[in-house]
Amino acid sequence: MSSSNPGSGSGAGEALIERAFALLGSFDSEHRALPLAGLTHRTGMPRSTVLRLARQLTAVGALERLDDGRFVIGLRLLEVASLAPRGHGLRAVAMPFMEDLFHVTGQHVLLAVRDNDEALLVERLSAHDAAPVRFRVGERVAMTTTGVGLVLLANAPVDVQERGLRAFVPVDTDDTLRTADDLRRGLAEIRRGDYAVARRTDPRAPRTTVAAPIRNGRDVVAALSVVVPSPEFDPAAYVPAVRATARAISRQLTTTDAFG
Amino acid sequence: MSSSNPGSGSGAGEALIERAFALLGSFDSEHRALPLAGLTHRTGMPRSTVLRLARQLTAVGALERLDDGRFVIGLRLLEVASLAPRGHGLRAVAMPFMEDLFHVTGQHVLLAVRDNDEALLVERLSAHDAAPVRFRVGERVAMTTTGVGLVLLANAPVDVQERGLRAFVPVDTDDTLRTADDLRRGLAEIRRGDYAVARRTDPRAPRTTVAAPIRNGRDVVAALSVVVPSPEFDPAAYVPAVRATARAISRQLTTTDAFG
DNA sequence: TCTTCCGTTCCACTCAGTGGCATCGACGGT
DNA sequence: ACCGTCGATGCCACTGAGTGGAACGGAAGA
Repeated sequence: MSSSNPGSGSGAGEALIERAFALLGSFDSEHRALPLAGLTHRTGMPRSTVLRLARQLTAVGALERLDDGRFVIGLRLLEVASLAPRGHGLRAVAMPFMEDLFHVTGQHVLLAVRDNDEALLVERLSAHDAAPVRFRVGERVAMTTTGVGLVLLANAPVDVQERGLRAFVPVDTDDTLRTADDLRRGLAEIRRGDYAVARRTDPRAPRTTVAAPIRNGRDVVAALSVVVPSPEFDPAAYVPAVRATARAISRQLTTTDAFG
Repeated sequence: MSSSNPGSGSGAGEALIERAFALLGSFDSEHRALPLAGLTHRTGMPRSTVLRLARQLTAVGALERLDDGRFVIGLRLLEVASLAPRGHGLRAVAMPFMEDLFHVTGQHVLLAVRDNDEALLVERLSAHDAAPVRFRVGERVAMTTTGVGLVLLANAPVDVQERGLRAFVPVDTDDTLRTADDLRRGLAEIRRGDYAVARRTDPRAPRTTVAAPIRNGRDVVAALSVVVPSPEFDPAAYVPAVRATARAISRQLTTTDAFG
């Protein structure tokens, strides 16, 4: 079946679980509340199917329904998701230390983990008067364009690194990483120094990120970073603080063990 | 649970979605990683069914599998859950203000919303040296035994309040709320003053909570609180700070509108 | 008023999901 | 080393849970 349809081919159904998560996945940060028609359009599934599915999801609390009939992601998912060891488990351990770092630097503090070939932002602390950051908690970000991403990529299995190098596309707001070879050298440098510095020369919001790895035993399980607007102090001044905090979290993590 | 299926005709299963969430729900804070057998036992479903379901959930990222074969909640759920307006949507707006309150008071800061007849903890800020708190982010807490719960209950629809009053069981670490009538008066008092103070005389960790409602327009959508160890200063000293912060969040919330 | 779009209900078909059974493998006790 | 136990996985005939096309009612808009 050629997928002339947006979404999935017609046919009699993918696995239900897959469909359910496709439905949940049709929400995004610009569409936190969707009417039935929106869900139908975004999933490419028949109306009746979407309605039935959405109702079942509502019944278990994965979705909630607003007064105007639109659907939104429900609290049940928050409840379940809070048990993810690599998500809130990690977060619970890291938060107090991130607080400290945030307090001392007054800059954005980010915590991210690797999920396959992408990084996923687990936590972000921001002052309301701080420079805006693009990234939302729960959002996926490319590994080659962020400080945390670079740290995670540098410490990822070789196959992930190779895919990352192969898929690398230079960003025009980054004048240090132009080629895949630059990236390769950069990753080696990050492994050697155990931290990363990424500069963005975006004229609207130039900023520099200092990132360091967080370990559970030997494995790098997350990355911590501070994002500072570039016309600020020398970013190098933040390196010790970020590294020290990352190591503190690592120690705590190794002793407590986030997994049951 | 009970051996095999209860005789009621449904030999072949509840709705699949229901089962999937029952499976996800069998994780809890003491069991963040479960082997197949654990899932089988906790759900009461047949082995093969659990395995198939768990695999499908793993395929979509709702679960992840550790090297030792155990299952854990996956990052995909965190990603989806972060779009819940009443969860991370609210959180995103409230966080900077909570940060401020946290820095000023140095005490636990809690953010909770009501979900039917319970309160659900959406965010918690804690210093590492602060007194331990029982409540985890994502956890459900009774409405009559916490500061945030009382605020939410006081501003809930009448039917919720009535169920709360009817189901009320006094806690022996609370010497101010002994009867349902105490509770009724307490709720009225909370509505009048627009804040709540709850004292716990637990000998091991006596503490006092100051809580205030957060509004989106007219509706109370959440509650904010500060938890202080009781041998501290007069809790009344925290009331203005908590109320002011709650109002600041309310204003921000009303102007930005957490829903898309 | 007429048209259009949306949410909803209904129903006969059928394939995805079911679960009992057999097999394989990993420990652990004697 | 041997055996016993338990947990994980593969297999497969059965069946009812899920499917989606069609039709209905109602609200918004022209």
